[in-house]
Amino acid sequence: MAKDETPTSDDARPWQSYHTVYTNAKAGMDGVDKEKVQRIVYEMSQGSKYFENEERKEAFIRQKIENMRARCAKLSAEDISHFQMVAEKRILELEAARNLSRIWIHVDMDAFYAAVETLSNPSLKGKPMAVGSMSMISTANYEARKFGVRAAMPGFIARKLCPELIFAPTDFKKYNYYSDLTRKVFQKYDPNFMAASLDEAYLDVTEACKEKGITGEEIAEEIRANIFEETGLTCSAGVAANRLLAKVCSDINKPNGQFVLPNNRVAVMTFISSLPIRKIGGIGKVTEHILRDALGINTCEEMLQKGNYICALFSQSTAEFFLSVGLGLGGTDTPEVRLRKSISNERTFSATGDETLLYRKLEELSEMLSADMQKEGLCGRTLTLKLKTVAFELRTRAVSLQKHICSSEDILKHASKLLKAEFPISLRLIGLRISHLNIERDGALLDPTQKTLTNFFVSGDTSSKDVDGQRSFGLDTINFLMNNDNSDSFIGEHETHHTHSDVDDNDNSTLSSIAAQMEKFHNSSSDVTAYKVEGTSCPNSVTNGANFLEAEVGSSMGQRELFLWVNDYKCSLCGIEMPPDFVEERQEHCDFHLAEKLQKEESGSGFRNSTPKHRAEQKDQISSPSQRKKGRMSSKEGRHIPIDVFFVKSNQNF
DNA sequence: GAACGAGTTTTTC
DNA sequence: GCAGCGAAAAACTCGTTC
Repeated sequence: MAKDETPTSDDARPWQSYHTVYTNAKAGMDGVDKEKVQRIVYEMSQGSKYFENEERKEAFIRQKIENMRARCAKLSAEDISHFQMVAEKRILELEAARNLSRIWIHVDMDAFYAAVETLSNPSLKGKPMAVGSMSMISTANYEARKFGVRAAMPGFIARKLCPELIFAPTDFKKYNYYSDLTRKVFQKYDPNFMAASLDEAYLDVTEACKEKGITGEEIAEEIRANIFEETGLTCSAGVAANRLLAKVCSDINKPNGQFVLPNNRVAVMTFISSLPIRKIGGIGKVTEHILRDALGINTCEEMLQKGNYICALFSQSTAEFFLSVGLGLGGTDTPEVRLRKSISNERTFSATGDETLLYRKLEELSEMLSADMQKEGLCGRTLTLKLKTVAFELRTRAVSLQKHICSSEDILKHASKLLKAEFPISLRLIGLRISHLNIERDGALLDPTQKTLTNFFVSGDTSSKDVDGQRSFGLDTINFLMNNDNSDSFIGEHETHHTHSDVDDNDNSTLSSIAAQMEKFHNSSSDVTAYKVEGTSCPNSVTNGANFLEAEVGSSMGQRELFLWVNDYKCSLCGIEMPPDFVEERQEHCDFHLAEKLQKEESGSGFRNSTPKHRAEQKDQISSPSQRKKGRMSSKEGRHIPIDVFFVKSNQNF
């Protein structure tokens, strides 16, 4: 169809209603003929199974939107007035918490993968190129973006848009190398910088500015110059009072540029007022669609104007996020170390229903996942099988195990069971994910048989041993001991039960120190015996508890009950009597008290496993329920705002 | 009501 | 010449159990 024709409906230009992500404004795509891109994407997709599935998803979202509109229409004047008050109150509270004292920089490498490829192959310079394959593109350089080619676009569509497009295969070894170089630069300006991905990072340069006596703008220039010097690559930067704004700012003068948003309220509000909501990290295609079509919200400012409807329709946490966006608020703290929650892999292949072939795929994935886990020293307890059918429908099937696993044999064994239950099925993708991870901070592999507290309650199994086949003290044990400041008691070896939260803040030196103190205590004599389970030697022997107070491990010092076998016979905590030769029973009994204690701790103080620094941070975060929520959100820079919450109420109507 | 498991959805590059 | 749309992580829901 000629460009100057003026059709009157979607029937004439059906691609207009096909919502792809490819027309979303991205750096370097300002001059792109979006309609042309949309038409080509539509034409190449139309009639495919993928397309049909996209239409199904789209229809579902439209249904949700209709539902929300209906609910809006049903709101009485009283309701609207009520929610207006709720919104105003919340806005005032958020406003009161505004922090303009920090200077954050978001650094984003320009077309990173493509730039690295060009660096190693200068003949690519000036030519449209993309990193990826015919099925999917990871990133495209700026020459390619002029044609509408962009990340997450299938290669065959990209080639249609730009027949001259050169493809380079992904090479993560190279990208990691250059990423490390950039991180060394970041480190100089903020030792606690937050890496968002290989090519992005957030830096709190407040202190660096003070030390150097220069502005955020000057620091950003310095960082960018340093990165170029170290890598030969350009990057862009955004400077603002919080991470959310800094991220938006870094995109403004891309590539090889920067934008500074002054740390004052007027500047922030002016900046945010006309900003399209899609520019905000965490607001994606679906959220944009819903806010626009259900509430007529297109800009951040409108989040505030429609605050009453936002409060009426969305869950509290989502409403709060949207109102924060309207105020230009974002994370200003340096979040505590975030440990990963899951690890996964998935592979797409030519659709098949051949069971032997599918099992083989599963075997490959199990081996890959196991290798990845062992590289990072992870074990997990929940295995999730992800399947994508020939019709692009997604299914997940999960199983939670009694033990943590990491071997490919274990993964395959359980994954096979899950897959078997789905046969007959024709698939184009299989994925495996392990969650409920058991993480040790120094990266060493934990004993895969060590169990979580939950497992303990479920199974009562006490058979775990360390890699040397010896029983060992886990960090839960240490925490337990920390919490029992009992200089007179003697505590022997016992079963270990780990939960990842229990190990959060124990570093090597701390643990060594604790172990040394335990050793000392172990060597001191006592007339009572506790936790006598097996007579194997252990490097983490128990030491005098008095010194534990000095250790940098979180503990609730208020609780100092004694746990021991009085006269080697009677439990000091509950009075139950158990002869010394009831080894297994005593083990289970000890574990019960340990678990009970840990559970109390878990539900009680949040400071249990924190270093003093983290305790202080956590204290700030938990000062109110709303702040708790905010803290959690800020730790991710609001990057991920699941849409589920939109439907908290509306779901009930389906 | 808290905790947990299973499943789904969203976002990002 | 033809067909053809990824991978990883997290957050949140609902339902169940205790």
